[in-house]
Amino acid sequence: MKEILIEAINDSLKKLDIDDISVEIDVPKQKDFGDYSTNIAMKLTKILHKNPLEIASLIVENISNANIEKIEIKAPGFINFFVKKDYLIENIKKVLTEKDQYGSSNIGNGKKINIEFVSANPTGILHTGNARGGAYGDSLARIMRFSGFDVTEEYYINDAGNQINNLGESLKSRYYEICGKTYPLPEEGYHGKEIIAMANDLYAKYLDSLLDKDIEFYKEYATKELLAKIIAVLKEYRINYDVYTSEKEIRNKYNLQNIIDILTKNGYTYERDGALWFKCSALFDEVDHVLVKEDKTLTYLVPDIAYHLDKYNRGFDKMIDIFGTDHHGYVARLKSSIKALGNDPDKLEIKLLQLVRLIENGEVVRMSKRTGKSVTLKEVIDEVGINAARYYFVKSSLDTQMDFDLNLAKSKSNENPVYYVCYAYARISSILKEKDYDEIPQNFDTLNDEDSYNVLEKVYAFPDVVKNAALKELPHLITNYVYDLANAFHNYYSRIRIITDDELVTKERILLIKSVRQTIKNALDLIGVIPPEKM
RNA sequence: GUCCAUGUAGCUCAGCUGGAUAGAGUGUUACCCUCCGAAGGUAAAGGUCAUGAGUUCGAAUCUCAUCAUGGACACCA
Repeated sequence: MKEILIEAINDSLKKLDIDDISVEIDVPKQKDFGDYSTNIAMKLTKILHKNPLEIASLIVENISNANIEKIEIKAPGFINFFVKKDYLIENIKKVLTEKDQYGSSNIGNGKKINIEFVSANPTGILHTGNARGGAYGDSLARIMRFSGFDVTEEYYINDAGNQINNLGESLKSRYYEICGKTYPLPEEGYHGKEIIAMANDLYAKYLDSLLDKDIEFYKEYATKELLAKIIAVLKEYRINYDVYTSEKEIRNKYNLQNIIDILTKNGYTYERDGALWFKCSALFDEVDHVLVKEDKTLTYLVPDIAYHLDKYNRGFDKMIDIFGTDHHGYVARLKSSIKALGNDPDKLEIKLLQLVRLIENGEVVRMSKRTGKSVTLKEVIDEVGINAARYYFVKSSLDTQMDFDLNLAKSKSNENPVYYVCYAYARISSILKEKDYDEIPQNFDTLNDEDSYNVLEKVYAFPDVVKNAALKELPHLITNYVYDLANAFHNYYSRIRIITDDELVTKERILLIKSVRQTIKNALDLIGVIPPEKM
C-alpha cells in the first residue's frame, strides 16, 4: 500500500516537474490523520519557496488512485490518505495461505551473513550477560534468515592460551585437594563451583589414579566438559549454532608467525622494549598494542586476527560480532588488523551490548567468573522459564543498561509481557477448539467494521516490521510489535463475540482470529518463543 | 584524564531516516464476568523528554557545552 501511494505521489510530482526528492510515507499515530501520511509538501518548501499548504494542494490535485478513498491536507502541511480497506481483507487470505511463511521476504537476497555471539570462554558456565547476547544474536539470525539472508550462526571457542592453562591448573588443584594432596591454585585461577564439581566427578570415577597425569590432561578434560555444558544450556535456550570454530584449530590452520610477517611486510609493526608492537594507532586505534611479548609468546590478539582472517576467507558479505561493552576497546584493534591485512573493515560490524547488572535483595551483585559469583543462564531458565527469559532479554535495545532483578523475576514473572502475548495466543486456540474453519472464502463481507480493521491493520503491518527489524538489526522491534498485536486482539475480543448464531459471521470472525494467531506465532518464533495452546 | 554508551511518568522501558496533542507496562484510584479463558477490558491521575545554548517551517530525536550513570583504557583474555 505504501508503494502504491509513493508511486501516486511521484506521478503527481512529475507533473509539477519535480523528481529528485524521496517521498516518505508514515503511519500516523492518530486515526484522525488517516491511514497513511506524508510530509513531502513541507520538505518542498525550501525548493519551491511556497507555503506548504499551497504545495500540498497542488500535489493532491494531481493524484488519482482507485485505492484511495479520501485525501486531506492538514496544517502545517501534512497530506493524509484514507485508503479503502479491501487490502486488509485480501491480507487475511494471504496469512492463511502462507501460514508459517507469512512475514518472510527476500530482501536479504541471499547475502551471506555471519553472526558470532556468546562465544564465552569454556572456563566456566554461562551467566545472565550471555543470556542477553544469546537472545539477541539468535533472534537477529532468525529474523535475517526469515528475510532472505543466508545466515551462519557461529560460536568461537577460546580453547587455547593462558586462561586454559589456568583452568587446567585450577582443576588439578581441586582434584589434588580431594585426594588429600596439595597442588597450588594459580593466582588467576578459577573458583567456580563447576570446577569443584568436575574434580569430584573425576575422583568418583577414577579415585586417586590420575594424580600423575600431566597438565594437558586436566586442560583438555575441563575444556571439553565445560563446553559440553555450555552448548547443552544454549540448546535448551533454543540456540543452535551452525558452526563452532576452535581457537586451537585456528592456531593449527594458520601459521601465526606468517600473519605477523604480513603485518610487518605491510609496515604495521615495530619493535620496542623487546616486544613486537602492532601499529594500530596508524589506523583506527588510539594506541598501539603488543603482538609478541618480551618472552616471545603471543598475545591473544594474534589468534583473534587469524580467526577474523579466516571468517573473511570464508567469503561472507557481512560479519556481525556481538561483544559486551567491556570489550569495546577491542573493536578498533580488530578493525585495524583487518585493514592491515588488506581486507575491507566495513564488512565487520561489531555490536556492543551493555552488560546486565544483577540485582538481588536490592543490591548489585558483582559477577565474576574467577570468584565464581554469578547467576547462571541455567538458573535463569529454571527460575523464570525459557519463553520469559528470551522475551525479556530481547525486548530492550542493546544500548539499554539493563538491571536483572532475580527476586522480581521469580516472584512476579507474570508481569513479563510475554504472558500477555501468549495469553492472546491461548485464547484464540481455545476458541478454535470450539469452532474452526479451513476453507478460505472469496469475500469477507461481514468484516467491514472498525473493530475488525483495527486488528487487521496490525496483522497487515507484520511483514514491514520484520523487514525493518532485519535491516536495522533490531530484534526488539518484533517484541514491541507482537505486544501491540496481542493488545489489538484482546481489545477486539472484549468488544466482539466471535462465535454467534450467524454461521457466516462466525466463520469470517474465526478466520480473522486465525490470521491473528498465525501472525503471533510467526512473530514469536523470530525471537525464539513458543506459545502454549493452554496456559 | 581520554574513549564508548546511556539519561523520557514513582519504577522498568518504547519512541522507526527530525513531524501533528510524548507512548506502553507496572504501581496508585475507580469501574466491567448469567455468555467463546478476568493471566483480560475501560477510565482517572502521573512528564521543565538531565541542564543550557545552537541548527530550521518544526527537536525527545541533529550539533556543541555542562552535569550524572555504566563500561573500557595491560607485554590478561
